[in-house]
Amino acid sequence: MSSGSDQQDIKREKILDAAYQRFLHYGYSKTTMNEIASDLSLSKALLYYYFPDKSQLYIAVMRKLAGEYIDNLQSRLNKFDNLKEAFVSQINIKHDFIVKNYNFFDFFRVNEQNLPDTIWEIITEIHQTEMVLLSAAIKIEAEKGNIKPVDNPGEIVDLLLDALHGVSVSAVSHKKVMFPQKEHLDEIHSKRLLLLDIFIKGLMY
Amino acid sequence: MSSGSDQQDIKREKILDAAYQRFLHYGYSKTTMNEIASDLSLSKALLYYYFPDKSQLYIAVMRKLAGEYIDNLQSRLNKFDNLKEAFVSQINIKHDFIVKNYNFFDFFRVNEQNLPDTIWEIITEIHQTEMVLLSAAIKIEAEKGNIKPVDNPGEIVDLLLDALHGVSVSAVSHKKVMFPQKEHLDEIHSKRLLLLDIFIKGLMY
DNA sequence: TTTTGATAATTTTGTTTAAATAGTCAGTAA
DNA sequence: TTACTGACTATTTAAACAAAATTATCAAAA
Repeated sequence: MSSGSDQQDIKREKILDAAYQRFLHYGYSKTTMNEIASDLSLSKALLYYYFPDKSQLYIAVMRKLAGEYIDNLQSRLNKFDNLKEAFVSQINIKHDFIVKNYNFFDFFRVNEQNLPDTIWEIITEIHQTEMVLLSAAIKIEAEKGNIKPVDNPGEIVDLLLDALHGVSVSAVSHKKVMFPQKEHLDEIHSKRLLLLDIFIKGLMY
Repeated sequence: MSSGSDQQDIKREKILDAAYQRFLHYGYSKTTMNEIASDLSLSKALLYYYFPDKSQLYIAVMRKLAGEYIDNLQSRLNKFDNLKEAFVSQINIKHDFIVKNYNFFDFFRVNEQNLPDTIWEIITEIHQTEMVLLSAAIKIEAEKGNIKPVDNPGEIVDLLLDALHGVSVSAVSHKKVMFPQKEHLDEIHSKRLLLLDIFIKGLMY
């Protein structure tokens, strides 16, 4: 898979870590390549030896975080006791992910309009993983007869994920945004759990 | 209430109509006060005799539209056969409202970040009307025993409205936005009806 | 192969100017 | 006194440019 040497991979990781810390604390645009380099006592030029440009570096960090998130989700949704528990796990894992990395995502707020395609691919990958895992959960529960039969589990999951996501975009509160404000995250989280509760009941007999 | 003469009110209305047409076809920033004035064969200065400034004129039109929307909603939700029908009405009326006035709202897209407080007040008024009417509907249905007892109808309506609104902000599709794109409105509309269907079932025995 | 200092290229920020548009006002007409 | 206007001023927008900050490259050294 990876074509470089072990040494190279180790250094690459170190750069990713340093970049992550900077991006997390100061955001994308307030982080300079020089700062990342000097955090590691390296020359800036070396960063360009390992990564083609700044945005690719950011994306590489993003990809790593997404991978961890996905692993997390898969191991947790590998088995579950009931449908609600499965969805609750998804909601919680995502909540923690957002809370932990909140400032890292300032890149999203800044570039709101046109995120690079690569970022969208990562978002899509996450979304598809969620779709696959949760659709499977619905299918299993439907087969067990724990909920009503479902024609198209994917459609239901898609709808629910949209609805859950929508809870963070309250139409009324001042200062809109694609991305929720940090202070609201916990409120959003509990609203989601309530929505899930009603939604799941709607799927049951 | 209104302090001007009838004549004044009539002219005011004419200005509002002309402004509405311009804003609807060309959007806020591509409409000049001169254009509105000459549509009516009046001097621009007269517009300032009736309205303090351009944004107040826009807001006055907005207020009028909101008033019509609210009247619409109230007369429709005055009585209903069952809970689902009530919510379907709300969804449909809002859908039509958005479709009809789509371009008028370009002001919202442009000023995305900081809409004037007055606009937020109008949005809030609409939201509160929806809350009151739909909460009442839930209360009535709960008392009739058609759905499970509900502690706090307002909370449920708020949640559902958020979720419905969220359907228009698909997290995955490229090109985010606070405001949905015109081509997606019908797809959003049917997703909402599906979400409503499941949600209502979740409220039933 | 990995690393760097020096340098080039690009982006961002700030400044100036001109044009377009918003907004004011003294005065006229009904 | 109320409704209205032409001529004026003030403000906003946009384009063009320069300076500063930052990204990105590259020839050469370790």
